[in-house]
Parts: sequence; C-alpha cells; structure tokens
Amino acid sequence: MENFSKWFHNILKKADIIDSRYPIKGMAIWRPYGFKIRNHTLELLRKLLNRDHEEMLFPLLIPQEQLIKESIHVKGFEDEVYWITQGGQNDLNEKLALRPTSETAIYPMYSLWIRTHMDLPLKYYQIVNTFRYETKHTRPLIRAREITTFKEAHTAHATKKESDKQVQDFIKMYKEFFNHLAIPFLISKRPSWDKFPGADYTIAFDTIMPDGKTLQIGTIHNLGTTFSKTFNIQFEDKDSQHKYVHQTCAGLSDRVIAAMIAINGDDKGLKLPTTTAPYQITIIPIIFKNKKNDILNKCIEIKKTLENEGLRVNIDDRDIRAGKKFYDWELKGTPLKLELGPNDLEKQVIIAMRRDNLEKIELPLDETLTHTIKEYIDKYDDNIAENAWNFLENHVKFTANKDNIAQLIEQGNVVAFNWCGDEKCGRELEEKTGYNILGISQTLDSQSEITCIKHNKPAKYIAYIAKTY
RNA sequence: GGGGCCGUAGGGUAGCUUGGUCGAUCCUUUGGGCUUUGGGAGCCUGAGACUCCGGUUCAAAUCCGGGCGGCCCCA
Repeated sequence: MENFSKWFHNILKKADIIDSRYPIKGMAIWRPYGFKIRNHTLELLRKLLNRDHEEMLFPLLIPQEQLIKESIHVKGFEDEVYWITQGGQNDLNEKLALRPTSETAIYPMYSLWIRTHMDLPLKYYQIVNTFRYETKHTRPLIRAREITTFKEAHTAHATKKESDKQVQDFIKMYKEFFNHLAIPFLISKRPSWDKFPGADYTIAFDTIMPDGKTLQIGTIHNLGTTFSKTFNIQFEDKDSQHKYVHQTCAGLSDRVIAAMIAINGDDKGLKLPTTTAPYQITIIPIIFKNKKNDILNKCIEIKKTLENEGLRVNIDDRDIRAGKKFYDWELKGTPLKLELGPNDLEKQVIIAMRRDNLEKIELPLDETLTHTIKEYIDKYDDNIAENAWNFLENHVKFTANKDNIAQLIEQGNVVAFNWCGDEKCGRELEEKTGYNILGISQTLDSQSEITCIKHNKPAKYIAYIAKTY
C-alpha cells in the first residue's frame, strides 16, 4: 500500500462500495455491495445500543431560530450549514437548515417530553444523514458534505454524576463495537479548545490510518447543562424542585466504515471482519462441462447447510475462469473461500482458503465441516484484529524530547508525551509543530516529578499528538 | 485565505511543445460467438472519449481568453 490515498479511493470503487462520481462535490453513492457492509455495521450498532437506548427519527430540517439559539454551539457550525431559503418560487418566512447535527432539533422536544425525575434517564438515538458544507478537501466516507450514516445518541440525566457514568457506559459500548469491527483505537479526552462546541468535555476515539494520520472515529460529549439551560429542559425532582437535566451526546459516522476498510486492507483488497462481510463464505465451483451439475448441486447443498447455521454464504457460479473469481473475492474481502472441483468431489473434500493468510487447506466433506468452518472464521477474526492492534501499538511512540516529535510523526507515528495540560502551552506546541494534540490519554500520579515536554512545569498527563485527518 | 497543477471512452493513458498524417494510441472495461474453466485464458467480431463557451486559422484534442470541474501544497 504505497499511496494510501490512492489505494483507498481505488478500493471503494473496485470493490463496489462507493461511487464518488455523483456530480455534487462531497456526495457519493452507496452501491449494493457497500450498502450491505453498511447494513451489517448498523445492525451490530443497533444491537448494542438497543440494550438500553431507544431509536427515534427527527426531521432533516431545523428552523433558523432554533439552530442559532445556543451561541457557542452554532459558532462551531455556522460556516458549514446548508440553508433552504425557497419553497418553489416563494421565499420562506424563516430559513431552514439541513441538520449539521441534531442537538438543536432534538432538545426543544426534550424540553416538552421531560417533566419529572420519573422521565429520567432518557436515552434515545437516531441514525440519519447530516449535511456540512466542508471547505477542505472532501474524501468519500472520511470528509463528505453529506454524511450518510450519522448515529447520534442523546441522553438526559438528573445529576452530573449520572451523566459522567453515561459517558463511561458509551466508552464501554464503543470499545465493544470497534472490537467487533477489528478497528483498534486510542481513547483520549480532547483538549479544551477542541471539544464539541457547547460541551463540558469530549472523549474521542481515534484510530491510525495506514498513512500514519489519525482519524476520529467516535466521540462522546458530556454537555453538562449548557443545552438544557438554552432549551429549557427541566424536570421536577423528588423534592419538588425544578432542575436542569445533565446531558450527553455521542456520535459515530461513515468514518467507522472507512477505518474498517482501510485498516484491514492490503494490496489484494479488503479483509472484512465476519461481522460486516456481505458474504462470510464464498463458494467457488470449479466447473467442468461433464460434471457441472454434480458440482453445482453439491455447492448448493453445502451452502444450505452453512446457512442453517446462520452463516452468510454465496456461490459464484459466473461463467468465467476460477482464477478471476479468486481475485474478485479477495478484492471484496470475503473472509473464507471454499473451492469445489471434480477431484475434490471424488475425494470427498473441499478446499478452504482464509483471506488473511491465503493458505489452501483440504477439509473433509462430512458432518464436521460446519464446525471446522466456524472455527476457521473465528480464527480469521481474531487474527485480523490482532494484526490491526499490532499496527496501532507499533505506531504509538513515547518521547520526552520535543525535538523528536516531528520526526516520529513524519515516520507515521502518533506521539505520546508528558504534558502540563495548560491551554497556552498546548496551543503553542500545536502551532510550532504543525500537528494536533488529540487529547489526554492518562492522568499522572500527582506525586510524580515528571515535567512537561515543553518547559519545566510539572506534567499532569500523558497526551497524544499526531497528524490528523 | 494564498499558491501551483490538471481536464482525451466506465477506469488508467499516448498525442498537445512545433495546428494538418487523428477516420485519436495502448492497457483495462464491455456486447455477441467459438473454445474453455483447479489462480486474472485464447481466438473472431462489435461498443465506448477530445469538459463547456467564445476567439485565432483554410484547418484546433493541440494555440489564446473565459466558465465549469478536479487534484496538490501552504495558512
């Protein structure tokens, strides 16, 4: 993967995931194969969220007055908002925004829905598209003007303590989610100047892309009472006092899929985890004229057996040479290929090949097959996840010397360093180096005598700095 | 915000400097046919492009101006 940017653009197209030739900048099409990957990803996400959240759906449009009500928040988005100003030939009385995110759409309704402490905690989410007029270089899935897949959860709680707990719960859930997708991650608390506009604090998940740049793949915000005060979301507590709710929100986007594809890809194409692969197993019949029906029938029989065990299986019976099919499914990232030809049928075996190691292995065609195959794809999942984590861990380098930062980052690493946590210090560090502080990963022992990388003040944290997307 | 580069079939390209040989090259893609099928087969026969508008000229893919679109670098 010499040039990641090129590779990524290419794979999206060649594997039939995204077609970015739609004639509006920053807006692209999910093709059926990609759409299946997306659906499986969402299926998993919904499964995890539905444990203690409920799904809902808000309108796409937000009235101007409502959008600009929370001033800190709107400042973060005002340059990126698409506006609808006309209906047919008529100018609208009030401009309508295409949601860049939905806090200002949702919270006025929360203020109607939440009356008493009995209504809390309230945990809803939606999965929608959002629009941001990006002025930087757009890239499919990574920086788009239409984010087609935006999961936003919005919770409300009686106390700060509960909202902090909710943030921790989201962290746990995200970890589980990313583990299922074979995406390794770094968790950090964003610096004060880079938190979500209007939030008390932001916890972010970043991953390291093959080119060494980090990609933010998930965020969790504790909103405190900023929005509840702006939108007047109050509840009557047990003591009959009216109090503002403490809120959190948490977002995931198309970038999750970008990361899954990029991190688990290689020069041959995709290596999808079995959680999201449209087909977990692809059967390739080796068809000779005289044996055609025997072979196809056996393939169909195997497919049915495996499907009964809940596996997603397809047969590639196109009338082309087998070699072409192997390349195609390696490109598209099917975890396990099964190959069945006349010789195998005679020997009562089938040839299996994992996408990660590309070794061909003969498996007996008997009642043990399903079990063996399940073991195989479990090993495959473990292996791609392990490789992904190794890559990430090998690309986080600690340094105590600020002069090393640039070199380490240019070599494709994220740099961990001791930091005092001071905003002025952090911003100077960013300006001087040209890189971004992702955030704080760890708090140091207050007794320690470690000093900040930049000056002699005591260090309070270990933080990350990196080149970011 | 500042600077640079580039627009030729679905994708990647040659041609542009020095206008005519372009009825536009090659690879890939793709329809039909034969033959094949255990790692991208072969043969036959089709399909498919000069970003748009204007100018210069006997003649423009090629030169000039503008629009639109894309890419890269820096802030």
